[in-house]
Amino acid sequence: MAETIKGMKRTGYCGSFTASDIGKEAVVFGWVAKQRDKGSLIFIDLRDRTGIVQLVFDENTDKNILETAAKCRSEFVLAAAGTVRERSAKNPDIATGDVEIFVTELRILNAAITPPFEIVDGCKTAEEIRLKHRYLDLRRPELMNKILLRHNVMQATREYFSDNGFIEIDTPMMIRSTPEGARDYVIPSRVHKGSFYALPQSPQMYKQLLMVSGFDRYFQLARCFRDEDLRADRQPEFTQIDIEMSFVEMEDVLSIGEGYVKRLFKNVMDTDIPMPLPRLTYKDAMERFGSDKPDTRFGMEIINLSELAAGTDFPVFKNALEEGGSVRAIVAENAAAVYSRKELDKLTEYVRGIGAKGLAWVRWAEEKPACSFGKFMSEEQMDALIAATGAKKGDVVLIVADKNSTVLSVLGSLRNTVAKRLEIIPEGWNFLWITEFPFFEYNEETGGYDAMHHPFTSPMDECIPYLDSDPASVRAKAYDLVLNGVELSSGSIRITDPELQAKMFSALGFSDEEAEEKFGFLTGAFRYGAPPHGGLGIGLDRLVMLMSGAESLRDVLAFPKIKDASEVMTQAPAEIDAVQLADLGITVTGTVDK
RNA sequence: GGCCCAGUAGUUCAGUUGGUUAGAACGCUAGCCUGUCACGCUAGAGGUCGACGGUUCGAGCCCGUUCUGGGUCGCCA
Repeated sequence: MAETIKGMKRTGYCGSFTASDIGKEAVVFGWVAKQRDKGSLIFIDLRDRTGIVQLVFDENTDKNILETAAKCRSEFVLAAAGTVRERSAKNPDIATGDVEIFVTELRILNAAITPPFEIVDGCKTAEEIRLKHRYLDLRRPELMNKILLRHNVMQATREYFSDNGFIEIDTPMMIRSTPEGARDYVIPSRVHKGSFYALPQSPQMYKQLLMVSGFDRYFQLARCFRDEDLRADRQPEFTQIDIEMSFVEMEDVLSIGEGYVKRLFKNVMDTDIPMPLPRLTYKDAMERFGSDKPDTRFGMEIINLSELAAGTDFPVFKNALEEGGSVRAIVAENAAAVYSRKELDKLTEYVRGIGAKGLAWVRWAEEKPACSFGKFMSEEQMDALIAATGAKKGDVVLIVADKNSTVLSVLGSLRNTVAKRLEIIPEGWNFLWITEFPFFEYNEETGGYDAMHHPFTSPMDECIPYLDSDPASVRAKAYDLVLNGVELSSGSIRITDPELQAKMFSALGFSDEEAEEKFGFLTGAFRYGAPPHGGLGIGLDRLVMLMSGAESLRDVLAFPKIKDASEVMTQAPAEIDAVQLADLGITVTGTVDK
C-alpha cells in the first residue's frame, strides 16, 4: 500500500550531498536504482534527476524500517529521512561517494513492477523497446542529461538574444498552407468544412511581417513541422531558433550568430570557440569538399585531374570530359590495408547507389600501385597521376569521372564515408559559414530554374543585372552555418524592394496572379514600408545532438517520432471516430490505391 | 517508393553441415549473508526461435511472402 509524503519536506536532491552535509538531517525522495541486501545490512541507491545517494540500514536501524528496506525493489518510489554520515568505505566513482544517509524513516510512496529493461547507462536494449517505455528510458542518466543539456541550451539562447535586444514573440501554429517546399501537415477546419490549416514549416513570413511592424529584432524557439520522410538527423516535428533583424546586412547577422555560438559554447560547454568563424563560398566548398556542408575536421580535399585525364585513353575519362564534365579524385591516406580489392568493389557499389557510373581507383599497397584502369595508362601517365595526387605508398586514390555536379557530390559523400571508416576524424568543434549560395537550381526535368531558397531571399547586388541573362551565375545573400559536417543553420537577407521581388517571382516562373495569390499578404505588407531585414534559423535539435554527442535526433527529444513518423508509445497518429470525422465534414471513401 | 541491415527467455546474445530435451550472461523469484556499490553464495521460474507458407523423414538454421525496427537514396524551397 502506497504511503504519502505527508510531513516530509525534501532537504536536497539525491546528487547534492557532499562531505559538508555530514551530521545534518536529510529528507530525500527518489527511485530505487539498486538495492543490496546483505541480511542485517542493506544499501539502497536512491536516484533522482541529479544523481544517486546511498541509503544505509544496519543493526542500529529500527526493525520495521529494516523490513521495509528489504522489501524495496528496483524503481520503487521512496521517501527517506535520516542523518548524513561519512562512509566507512568511500566510492570515488560517484559524486556523493563520500557520504551516505543513515535512515530513520522510510516510506514506500509507490511500488513498481519490474521494468522491461534495466535503467542503467550503456543500456543495449533495442531502441524500439525503450521507445515503447520512453518514460523509463528517460530515467537513464545518459538520456536525461541530454534533455537537461537541451534545457541549458534553450536558457542560454533566450539569455543571449534577450541581452542583444531581441524580442521573443510566438507566431501561430495554425496557419495557411503554402504550396512551396516540403509537404505540410494539415488540420481540418470544423467551421470551414473542406478547408484546412497547415502547421508551419517555419515562421518565415510571420517573422518578416514582424519586421514590417517595427519590432526590429525578433527571436523564437519555434516548433516547425514538415511531412517528409525521417532520417537520423530529421524529425517531422523540430525546433528552430528563429531570429530576424531589421536594418542589417549580412555581416550584422553573421556577427550576431557568431556571438551566439561563442556565448553558448562558453556557458554550456565551457569551451572557447575562436572567432571569427571561418568562411567558405559555396563554390569553394563544393570544389574542395564536394559538399555545401563540409566536415572540415579533416582534409582529404578533392583534386581535379581533368587535364591529366584528357591525355589518357581511358574511355570513361574521355567521355566525361567530352560531355563537359570532369575527372576528380580524393586520396585516402594509409587506406590500402582497409580497402582491399573486395572493399573497393563494395565502395564502387556504394557510389553507383548515389549517382556515379563507377569508381576508378589506384591502390598502392605493394611495390607498384595497382590501378583499376591500368591497361589504359602508360608508366609516365601513372607517374604523373601519382605526382598530381601526391599519393604515396599505402594510399588509395579514388577517382570519379562524370558531369561536374555528380563528380563533386559523389566525392563529397565518399570523403565522409572513407574518413569515418578510416577513423581519421578528430574530436572538435569546426564551425564554418558557407556564403554566396547560388540563387537558382537548374531543374533537369523542366529545363527551368527553381529557387534554391525561399523566394524572398535577396540576390547579391552585383548579380542583379544577370537575373534574366545568366540566372545560373546569380548568387544569393544566403548563408549557412555548418558544424562538423552538419547543416546547423540557414539564413538570408530578404528582398524588400517590390520591383526586385516582382522580378524574382517572374524569374521563378510565377505569374503575377500566382504570386499575388500565394504571397500577396506579404508583398502587400511590404508596400507599407518594409525595413531592410534578414535573419536565420538554427536547428536546436541538431545543435543539442552535436553538443551532447548523440547519434540521433531521437536522443535529444523527450518524445521523438520513429522512422515512419509515428510515435510508438502513444501510437500516434490514430484513426478518429466517425462522429469526429462527420463534424469536420470529412468523408472516408476507402483506401487510396498505392 | 528503391536498396541494405537486424529480429532466438524480461534484456543482450550464442546456437556447428538441417538431427532428437534450444544454451549463456544480466534481470526476475526464494533462501543465506554486517560495509556493499557490476555485492557474494545456493536454488528456481522463464521460449509459439517475429508471423505465414514451402522444401525435407526432420527446420531456429534452407526457400518464398509478410510484419516490425534501424540506416540510406529519392524527398526535405
